[in-house]
Order: sequence, then C-alpha cells, then structure tokens
Amino acid sequence: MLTDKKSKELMDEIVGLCKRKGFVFQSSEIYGGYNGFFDYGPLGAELKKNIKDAWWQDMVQRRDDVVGIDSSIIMNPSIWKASGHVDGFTDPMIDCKESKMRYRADHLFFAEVRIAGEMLGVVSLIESPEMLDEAKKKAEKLKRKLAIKGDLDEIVLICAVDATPEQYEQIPSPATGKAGTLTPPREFNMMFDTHVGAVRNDASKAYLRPETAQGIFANFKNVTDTSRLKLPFGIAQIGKAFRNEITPRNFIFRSREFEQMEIEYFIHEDSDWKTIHADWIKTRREWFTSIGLTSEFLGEEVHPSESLAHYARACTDITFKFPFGEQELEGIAARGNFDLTQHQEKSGKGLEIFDEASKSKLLPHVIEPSLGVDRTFLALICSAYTKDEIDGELRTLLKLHPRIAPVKAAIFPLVKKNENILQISNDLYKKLQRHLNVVTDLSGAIGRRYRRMDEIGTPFCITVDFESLEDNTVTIRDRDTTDQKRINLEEVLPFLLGKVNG
RNA sequence: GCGGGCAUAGUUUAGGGGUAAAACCCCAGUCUUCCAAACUGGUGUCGGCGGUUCGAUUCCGCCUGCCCGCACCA
Repeated sequence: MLTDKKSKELMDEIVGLCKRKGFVFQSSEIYGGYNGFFDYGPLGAELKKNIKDAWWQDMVQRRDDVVGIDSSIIMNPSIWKASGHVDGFTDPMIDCKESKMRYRADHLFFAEVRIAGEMLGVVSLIESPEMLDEAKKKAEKLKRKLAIKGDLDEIVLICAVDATPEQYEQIPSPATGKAGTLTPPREFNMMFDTHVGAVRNDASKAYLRPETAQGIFANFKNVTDTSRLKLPFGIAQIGKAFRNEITPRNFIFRSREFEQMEIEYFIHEDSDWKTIHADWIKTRREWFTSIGLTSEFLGEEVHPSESLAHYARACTDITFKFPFGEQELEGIAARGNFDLTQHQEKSGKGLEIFDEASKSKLLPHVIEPSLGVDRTFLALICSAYTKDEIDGELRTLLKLHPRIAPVKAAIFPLVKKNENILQISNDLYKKLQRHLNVVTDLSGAIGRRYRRMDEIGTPFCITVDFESLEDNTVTIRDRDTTDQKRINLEEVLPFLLGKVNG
C-alpha cells in the first residue's frame, strides 16, 4: 500500500492528467467551480460512452434474459413516497455543541438507567454490535459513581430518532458524557426537489431521481406486458441520478450528479436467491476485469446483516482500492419484493405476473447489481495510469483496454513533406474513421506524437513511411510494449476491430 | 457543518504596494526516414466581490473553489 503522501501525489497526478488532456473538468470552472459537479471533456465523454456501451452490450444485448429501458429523471412524486425516499432518504444529523462532534441520529442510541423504576440517569453510545454490553458497563459505572445499591433494571436501548423531547434533553453527548450539549436532529433529505408546472406550491413539488431503480419498478408492468419475458429476467437502465451529498469528496468518486448503471433481476420468490446473488457477484467482478480493472485492486465487502435495510436480505459491495482508499464501486443487493409490493399497494395497480413454470401469480423478488459510471471511470484511469522508462526517457501512459480507450488508433505520416505518404495516411484515416474513433497528427517528431498518444491511452499508432510506398504496408505500434510490426494496409481495420471487440 | 492550509498561463512554480516571469505544454515555421532533438516565432495568467490607498495581483474583509483532519457516505 502506498503511503499517504505518495497516494495523494498519485491522485493529484491523475486529476491533473484528466484536466490537462480533456477527460474531466470541474463544473462551471469559469465561474469559480461548483462543488460536487463535474464536466467530461472530449476524451472523457468518449471514455464514459465506451464504459456504458460495454456494459449495455454485455449485460443487455448479449444476454437473452435482460432488456433495457430509459425512464424519465423526474417522475410522479408518489413514486418516491412509495419507495420510502421521501421519508427515509435522510441523514438526520446531531451536533455536539461542546465537542464539535457530529453524529447521525439513527446511529446514536441511549438507555435510561433505573433501579426498581427509579431513574439514575441516561447513558448514550454510538451504534455497534457490542453496544448493549457497553451500555451495561456504562450503567454500572453510573451506579457506582452515585453509590447506589440494588440491581439495575433491564437496559433498553432506544435510538435517538425515537426519543421524546423530554428524553432527548437527557441524552448525554457520547464524547463528553454531559447532557444538554446535543443539538436537535436536523432533517436533511438527500433528494433535490423542483417544481413542475407554472405554480410553485407543495402540490407542484417533484424530485430529481436519486436512483434509476425506481424507473424500472414503476415500468415493471409496461415492460412485462410488452416484452414476453419469463422468470428469471432483468430490466436494465443507464442514467443520471442526483443526490445532495453533504460532503462530495475524492474527485468524481462522490458527486452530486452522477450516472448509474442498474439491473433489477427478477426471480421467483421460491428460487435459490443465494446462488443467483453469488452468480451476479461473480459476473460483475469478471466484467470489471474484462474492461481492464486491475483485479488485485478489486475486493468485496459483505454488509453485515444488522446494517441492512429492513427489506434487503443481503448486500455485497464490489470495492476498488483507489489511491484514497478502498471504496465501493458496485452494490449487489438481494432486495426481496419490497419495491414492487410498495408500488402495487400505493398505485392500486396489480403488478403480479404469471409464472408459467410454477403456474402461479406472484410479485417476483429481485437481485440488484447497481454501479456508478463515474466511479468505474475513475477506477479505470487509476488502473491504467502508469509511468515507465523508454530508452532512459520517462513516459506517462494510460494502459486502457482497447475496448474502452477513447481513441482507438492514431494514424501518422512519418513525414509531412511527402505527398504520397500524406495521401496514403489520409486515405487510411478516412477509412478507419467510419468505424472507430481515430485521430491523425502531423505535427512534430514521430516520437513526440507516440508519447502524446500514450498519455491518453491510445492503444495503437499506425505510421505510414517510405516503405509503405513500395509495398502497401504500414507499421503498427503497441502502446504498452512500443513494439512495432508491419502489416498490410488492408489488414489494419480488421486488426483494430479484432482488438477493440475482442 | 467544524478546525487547519491553499488559490499567479493548459501544467509545475517564481515574484512583488508602481508595466507580472520561467520551464514544460500548445500553435506556426525551418530541419527531420520511427520514440518527448534543435532553432525561430507566437497565443495565453494573478478565482470572485468589496474595503484601505494616488495606485492592490500583493494588505484587510467577505464569497467561491480545492486539499488535509473530524464527521458523514442507499
């Protein structure tokens, strides 16, 4: 593992490269920026598109059991009430005025300490698997301090969000042990809201979606009615999502506007969901390595059962070791049929489907592989970023997989004073351009042109030289090895297509 | 939200109450028959707003953004 200083330097270099070469810009930069938002430049837009295309090809086109949709970002606000986001997508926060510590209200627990009903005081602690034992210890300590005899009543832990106002005043700060220093919980919904229509009032309030998943659930009936799907099947979607994050951090890793790629994979309620869940984890991990993520940087984190949402049975994150730490790339949750149940109930529309195999009507359960495009983007750049030495000269390169590299090949005339070389080069460029994102570059020494391409991750450089005039061959140079071989002009396109699609 | 630091060209940095600089990059040209050659020329900069001042990029205040730590992270 890199030292903090080294990893910070590395991250700075990567952010610098992204800016310098036109991958990622800070949003609204000419107005001083805008915290938590980013813009993708010419190369970034290509790379991002390639990630999404690869995912769509592998998860939708090349599978018989998955179809795609593209739902609107602003939907009937009832959807977000049914899904629980209006009430639940909050992080109520409590500050300790004295210690300046901040707690999430739903992570803060307290217990009243009593002996035979007589109140001795209140203890508080932060949620953990051992918190009941800790509470008992704190209660015993309180008893000794007050020099009171007798057996303690049973300790009952209560979450701070469930405290009555009278109880709340009694809760001591976990940091100082003193009561009265905690601010009331401040509600904070992470959904951005807006208004639809000419009138701005409570009735016109709408939300920017915080996840793409609900667009899938809300269209469940439309899709199953029109697509002749049989269980198990998946519905996939790529799209923007918005969350009013308190602290956007780590470049594009946590931003307020981001893009998700989600699949809701519907399964029979009696099926072996553990196996299907495990299969998806494997499928998704293999996909990450197939597009060039360094497999040693990938990890898995299984959510402990006590921290799962009440409707989820299991959730495993696929993580990536970024320079700033190991962080979630994709969450693969087994969610039961909570969402469909909610939408069926709140909309009043029957959403059950008939399963031929079991001859039963049911609301299927769901496995949800959900990942961030932007996080994948960053993980790919981090995986690809390399520095090496060519004949004593330091070079920077991005070892991006040809499938996702923004530019697939560069076509160079070795010299720009020879009309015939220019002609062949330009003809080849125009021909390749019809199939692939390619560039041409006539300026400067050939070595400089190679290095320019290395730095943006272009996997192949094709040079038209004097020999090309004799035998219709060109050199093709490999980015990672810098090795060159001669191939016939006619073979260039099939070669590149093979590398890009393979 | 809190505490600390920072903000000069595309990048890395120098400078200083009185006409703002270097290197690299980029562009054009000379040269050049395969890995950032050389030479010539060129574009481009003090985050924003306000205050002090004859004059502010420099001093002060506020704002915005970035970094580190705390906290937070469906």
